[in-house]
Amino acid sequence: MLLKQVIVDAQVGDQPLRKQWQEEWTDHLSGQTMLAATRRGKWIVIPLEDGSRLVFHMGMTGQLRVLPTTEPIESHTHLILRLGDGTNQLRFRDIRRFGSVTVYQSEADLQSFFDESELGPEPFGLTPQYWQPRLAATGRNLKAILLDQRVVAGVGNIYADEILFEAKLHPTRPGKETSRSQIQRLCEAVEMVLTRAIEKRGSTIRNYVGGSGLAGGFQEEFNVYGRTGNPCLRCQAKIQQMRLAGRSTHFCPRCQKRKRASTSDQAQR
DNA sequence: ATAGGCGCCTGCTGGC
DNA sequence: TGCCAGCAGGCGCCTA
Repeated sequence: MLLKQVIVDAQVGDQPLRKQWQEEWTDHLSGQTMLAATRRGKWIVIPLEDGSRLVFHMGMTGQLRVLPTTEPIESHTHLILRLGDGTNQLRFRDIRRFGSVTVYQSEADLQSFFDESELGPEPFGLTPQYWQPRLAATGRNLKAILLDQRVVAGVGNIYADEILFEAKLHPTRPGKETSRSQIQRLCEAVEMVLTRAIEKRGSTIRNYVGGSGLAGGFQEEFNVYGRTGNPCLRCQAKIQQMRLAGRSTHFCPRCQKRKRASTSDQAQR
């Protein structure tokens, strides 16, 4: 839908997002062709034909949608790009304004931004060899580690909880107390959960929709997130909730053991 | 250096 | 029935 589309012009809303819109971006975007839609961590990257990059972050409530020009403009719409097909617009809407829109002049500029924020690797194809030293080096708990975009890019609160359930690891377990077999499970769970979530087009809690307006479906497969007090689908124990790393954290007290691994099962130093 | 805590922002929910 | 505190969380910033 977006591929090879020309941006006719850009219309920007009044309310500020996380990153301030630069006036020159409005002119810059006019006439540019969007070459693709890619992703890096939680950032959506649209390369433009002159080498610049249009970059979105959805924050909590961001929606990036292609809609017919005739569709009424909803409240909290912050950017409208008229498209060259004459009938559609790319619209960015974000109720809570935790999201952002940025234009980088080149791929190198975008890379500099990622470098400065120390953005970690993509969550796919990581090996236990990647995880082991990073876990062994810190006493931080696994929940905080998974949420840290410097360690791995793209994991948010929902998926951190689901990953830890899948890996049968307690969210409060310190990174350095993670055994070799536990690291293996964590490694597999990250890839498993995120792959499945993408297949299901993400998670719709209240009203999230994807680019084509479809709701996600992964929320139907939640094992722990939002299931506080309900029976674990694996062992029937009551799912518990706690505050961790400043976020609500959901886990099964029976499937996700808190106790330290036996000495013989410790990660190698 | 590291980690914890807070504020931003809006809409929904539950308790009184 | 209406009101309002509490909660949801990605991330930048501040502090200890």
